[in-house]
Amino acid sequence: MTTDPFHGGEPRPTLAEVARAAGVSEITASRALRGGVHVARATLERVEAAARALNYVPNRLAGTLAGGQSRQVAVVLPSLSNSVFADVLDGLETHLERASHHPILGVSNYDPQHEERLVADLLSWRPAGLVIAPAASTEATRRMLAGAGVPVVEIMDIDPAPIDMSVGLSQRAAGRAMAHYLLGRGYRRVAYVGHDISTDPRATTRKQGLELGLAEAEVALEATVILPGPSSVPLGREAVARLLAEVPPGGLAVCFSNDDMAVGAMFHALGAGLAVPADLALAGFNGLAIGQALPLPLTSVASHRAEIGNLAARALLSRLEGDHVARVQDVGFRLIPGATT
Amino acid sequence: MTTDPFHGGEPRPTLAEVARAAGVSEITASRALRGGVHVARATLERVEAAARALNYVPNRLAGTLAGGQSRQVAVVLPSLSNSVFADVLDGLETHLERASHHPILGVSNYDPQHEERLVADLLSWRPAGLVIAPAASTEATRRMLAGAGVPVVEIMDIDPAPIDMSVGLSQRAAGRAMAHYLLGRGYRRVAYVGHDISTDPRATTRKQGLELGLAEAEVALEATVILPGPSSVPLGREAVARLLAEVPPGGLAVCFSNDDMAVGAMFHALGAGLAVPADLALAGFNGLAIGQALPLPLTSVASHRAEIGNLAARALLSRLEGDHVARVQDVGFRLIPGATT
DNA sequence: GTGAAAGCGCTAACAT
DNA sequence: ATGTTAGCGCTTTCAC
Repeated sequence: MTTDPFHGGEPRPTLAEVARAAGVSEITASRALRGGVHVARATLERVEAAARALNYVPNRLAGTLAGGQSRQVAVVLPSLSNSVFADVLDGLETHLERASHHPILGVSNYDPQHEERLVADLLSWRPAGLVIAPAASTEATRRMLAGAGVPVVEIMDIDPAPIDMSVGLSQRAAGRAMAHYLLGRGYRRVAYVGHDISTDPRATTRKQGLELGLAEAEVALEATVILPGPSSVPLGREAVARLLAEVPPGGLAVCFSNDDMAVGAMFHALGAGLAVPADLALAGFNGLAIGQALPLPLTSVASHRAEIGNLAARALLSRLEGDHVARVQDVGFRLIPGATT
Repeated sequence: MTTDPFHGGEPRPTLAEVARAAGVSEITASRALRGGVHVARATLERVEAAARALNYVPNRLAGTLAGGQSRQVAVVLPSLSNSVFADVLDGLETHLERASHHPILGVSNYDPQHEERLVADLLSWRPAGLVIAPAASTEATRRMLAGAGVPVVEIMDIDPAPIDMSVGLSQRAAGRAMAHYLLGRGYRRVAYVGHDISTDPRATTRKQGLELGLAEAEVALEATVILPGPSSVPLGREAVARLLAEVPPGGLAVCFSNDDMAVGAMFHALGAGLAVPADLALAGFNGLAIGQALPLPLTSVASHRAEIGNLAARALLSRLEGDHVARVQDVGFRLIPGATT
């Protein structure tokens, strides 16, 4: 009969107990433990010793409620299975942590209603700020964000007007750049293959940019295959097989919604004995490591994901310091001409 | 001269204002907004209307401090660039959210000191519980976890004795199973290729299991190549190139620290014209989608990552409900015999 | 440099 | 079914 590990044991010591142990008032203990300005050297050391002895862990709920800035930052992402957002989160977390801030996470799964609930929930923790890679946000969500009373950073796409600040790249320009690149390489037959982008605003914008760029040379997409479900390597593999059942290869360039999908297509080509790029040219998006490690490096667009995370965190923290921060920060993109086109 | 979006505007309405607007006392408003047990139907509706009209968002810091259970769960992961942990986090978040709980995230980068700071920081938010995929944790970290006063779930490996609960698989058994499989396929020449596992306790344990299993047939690793840095596709590609500079191919089976590394090796083989598995047999770990989408499906060990996240969340939540929960939950693993061995 | 008083916004406990 | 009182653990005044 063992004690429940989390029910047994002493209750956590409070600041009052630390203060008593150190023979000072609560407020002096408080000051000592937060940098110790306006505290005598000797007092500071006594308080620190007492805290250590008691294994004191401050209660930040109380601290924040009493007037401090929260050191939590709400982060709302549409997905984690897409490594792009894992990278962004990684960059965010790293940078926040350096300032002793921590992300509270919500994943919307590209569902606007879900996102709305999430934002409301996370805001109830009174975070110091909020970072969001929006799904197709509802009006209510936008209102909450606008009235949040804390800095809000929208990330990934800088095309829409920001509610407060935005950090990312022009998804439209990225799509257009890919069109120009393919046209420049002489391709006139272009198809699009994607996951279900109806709920993914950035993939949608990229596709529009692509079609825009093609239209400037009076080229239209020859075919479009869109499969339901989140993007993945297997999905790309399946989708390109479907495409090739519709249109013949040979000087055909296929743009994918992202690199995962394109890598799947590459695997299909290897398995089906199709020559890349002669029979089938492939272009992805994001510039993931895996695409670059293929025997034929994948043509793609590098999207500086970690930098977006870093910059978003920095923008947020700077604003909290009272500094002026640009409303829109464009991290740009870089077209990676690979061997698959 | 615009107003700072997060400084301007009214201060957020409090429960007291909602109560006043609805013409009831604070506590009645509180009860109404939390399910409305012991509240008259009419009262409930008035309070709800007032809250909506005022755009009321409850302050959970205050709520939790006053006596509620926190609905935050601390999550400490060693990495996010490894998709395994992104999957676990995804599973965790999904399940926590269904119970209106949210993860506060910390990433340790496999650094024990960093992990220690992280645990202390996260605990100061008085989370309802903590989930951790441990790095090589320090004694101090273990003490903090043991004395946290809330449920703690250690995930991924169930071999070490849990501080409180653990959910995962036996990494040692998984390594051993791979050894037996390769021996069963007739391989007698086996090499190991990994990222720097000195800080990755689970990869280390898997390698031990592998060597253990091989030793049972009196086979020893013929070579070991370990490259610094986190595991990745490009790193695997480079590492296997180094290996082949040391030992000749031909009936050689190579075990990788995980699938990313193995996929890199596959790409190397494709580029170098090596026949897989005749010249070079490849085995990974985790059973990632990408390995299974290769033209030759990768031999690997499926590790049920999302399930680990789900189960960890469920274990935590059940414990919070007061239910009895098994200290150790083994989700097992499944050897995937691919075409690369 | 230190302390006393007041209160952050909410909920448990005990009324009624 | 509703209200009153008392605090959660801390920090912000304002005093000395």
